[in-house]
Amino acid sequence: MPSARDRVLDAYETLLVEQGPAGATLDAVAAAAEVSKGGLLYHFGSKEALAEGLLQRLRERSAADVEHMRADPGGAVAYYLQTSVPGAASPVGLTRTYLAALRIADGSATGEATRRALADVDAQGLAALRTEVPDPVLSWLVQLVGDGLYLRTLTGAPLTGDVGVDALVARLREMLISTSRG
Amino acid sequence: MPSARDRVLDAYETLLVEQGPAGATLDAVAAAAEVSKGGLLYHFGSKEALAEGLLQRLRERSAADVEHMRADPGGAVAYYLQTSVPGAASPVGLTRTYLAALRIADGSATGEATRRALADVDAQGLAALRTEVPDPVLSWLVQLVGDGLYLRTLTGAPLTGDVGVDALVARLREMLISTSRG
DNA sequence: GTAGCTGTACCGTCCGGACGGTACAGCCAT
DNA sequence: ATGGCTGTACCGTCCGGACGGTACAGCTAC
Repeated sequence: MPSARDRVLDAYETLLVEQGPAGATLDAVAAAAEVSKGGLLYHFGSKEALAEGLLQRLRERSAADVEHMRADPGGAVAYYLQTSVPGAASPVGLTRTYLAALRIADGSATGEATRRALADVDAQGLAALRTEVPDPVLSWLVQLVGDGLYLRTLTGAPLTGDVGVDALVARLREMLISTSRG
Repeated sequence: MPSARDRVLDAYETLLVEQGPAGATLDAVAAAAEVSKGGLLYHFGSKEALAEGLLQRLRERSAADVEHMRADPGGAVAYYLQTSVPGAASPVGLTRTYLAALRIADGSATGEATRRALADVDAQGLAALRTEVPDPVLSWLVQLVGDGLYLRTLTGAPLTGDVGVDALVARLREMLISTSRG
């Protein structure tokens, strides 16, 4: 059993992803984490502090994910795209945390901080991609494709058509090779 | 001055995009539309009916947008990507409505209907792209890039780096040509 | 005279947050 | 070794406020 604090963050993420901000009330989070409301507020003194805890986890996992990208034997591109596809979670759980944070990236004060944190994650990811794909246009393109896969996860829609991510990765790899040759 | 009904939907969209679902209260929507709360409830009998009105507008604008894609002299790909970039609204206002709908695509009952409507829009857009890009992998890739741009708009982040959408469209066009030749 | 609103007053519910209280583990001086 | 103190972890309850929604009495342009 993970610590209560981690269980609270897990439950917060789950509720944000599955029900949106409206469903992620303190009561609901506490119930899902099998913690009393008082216990939740012991760890996170307010809803804003809870969101800040999520952002902290996001930053930690982003740093860990970048390490995985650089170290992956299949390359950063394949790692990035494959961990962006719905259902396939990244080894450090970044995908889930990222999607949860997206749900609270609204116009509020915490939303502002959230958007900044998400922008940092994006920038770090792009930088990691550029070590494999130096061309700025191509690396950006790869990242946008991954982001598009994220968006599909956000809407909960299954992948369009019958084309898999593997085919996408393969095609992109061809492009990268032909570009580096040209 | 547009009709009160349209102004209400405009205000609803604006509040959803700029402040998220939490900011789009009936009171706030009525105030932003310069309509009394009673007047809002005259047109939309409940918050759910208001959301349904947004989805209806989404479907109408999606159909109109597909027409623009097919008719655009620059091609469907360029039209799709350029109307996906933050700031550049599509001529029929689909981008704004799409982003607003994304904000209410949560786990609720209306969220379910919203996700279905968004999936329909995506499917129609992909079908339109395929008239210009028959290759299923490539057309999907183009759509994912556009979706990635959408996501950037959602987080409110400026475009990463100093590479413009024009460069992206140009590069994609090269890929499409080289593929059709090969 | 009626469709299309405005404006106000109000209700029930739910949520965030504050608060007081409980259980218990560890530690340390005597 | 034990009594007392401290900090950690958590529980249960209550309150103020906001939100969705209802009801209704007007006004006014066509």
